[in-house]
Amino acid sequence: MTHYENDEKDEFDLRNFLPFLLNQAAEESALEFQRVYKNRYGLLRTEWRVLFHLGNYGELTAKDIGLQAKTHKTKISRAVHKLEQRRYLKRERDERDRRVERLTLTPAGQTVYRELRSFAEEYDARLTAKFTKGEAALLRMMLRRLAGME
Amino acid sequence: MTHYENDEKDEFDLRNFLPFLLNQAAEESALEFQRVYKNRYGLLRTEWRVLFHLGNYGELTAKDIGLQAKTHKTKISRAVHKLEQRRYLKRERDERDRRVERLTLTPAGQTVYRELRSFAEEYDARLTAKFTKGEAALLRMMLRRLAGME
DNA sequence: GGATAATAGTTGATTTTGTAACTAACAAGC
DNA sequence: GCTTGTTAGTTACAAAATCAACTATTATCC
Repeated sequence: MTHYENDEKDEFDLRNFLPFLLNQAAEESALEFQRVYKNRYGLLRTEWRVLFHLGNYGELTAKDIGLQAKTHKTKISRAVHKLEQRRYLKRERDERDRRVERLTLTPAGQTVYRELRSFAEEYDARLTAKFTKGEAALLRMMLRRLAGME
Repeated sequence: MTHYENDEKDEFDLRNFLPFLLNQAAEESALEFQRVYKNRYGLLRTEWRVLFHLGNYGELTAKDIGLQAKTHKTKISRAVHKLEQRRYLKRERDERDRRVERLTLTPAGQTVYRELRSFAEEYDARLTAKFTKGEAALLRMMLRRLAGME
């Protein structure tokens, strides 16, 4: 990387473009955590998300998770299938509306959830430590706003 | 979404987990821009990135781009191939080191770059307008730190 | 200077994702 | 109560990403 020839007339700098910057920060800060759920537990990203949602919020439907995590239903469907195969979650048909499945973690799933959550807490603290308390709070607020999570 | 039963003993909230939050913000704020380069120009994400890097920094090698954008070389290789097919860039063998290819945009590529960049500027301004000037500057600083771009 | 290792970039096989079409169950209107 | 429309979730096929192995070239070091 040697050329930085756009200082004068050219105000645009890719490195300051928010979507790019957000993506770089997201990927970099996902790396270490990803290694844990991937290598240590053989999970995909959508799979840990489903696990986390169920662990964090209790019983949910696939649709709930998809809405909350902004994830397409086919991805959720496949993640649920794999987590079920591993006996990390179980499904129950809702008898009031037989289209719906109520998902909950099994004890094995809860164990994995707690282990991963514990790493997540420690990891989040480590990331957050790069900033002052006030900065970190502001950062989360801004990210929530950008994500439309307000 | 109905259950929020982890208020007392459970401090962890997925919605505050930085890697998750960063990813949500990154995806949401990429959406509208993605529609432009995808639907209007038929480009993939890695393709616009290569285009932007070349437009922004001038002549680069595939390796340069991969390092700067933290993107795997096979993705770069395929993106370069497609941009070359579309006559947006040209390659030149470096005669000092014949393994290396020096990449530059063609006039057609520069045109597309300028059009996309112009939309990017407008779009970035719109995102940035969600915050005060100071907040936006702080946000970029924090994202660069998280991305390891310091 | 010849073997060995390292580097830039490509290709092919596998895995994962995205898109669209599908099934099954329920809802609404008439 | 029966057509029409919607919704929850699945499946099949196409597109894209990942991973490993490959070619060609240069660097290292004995």
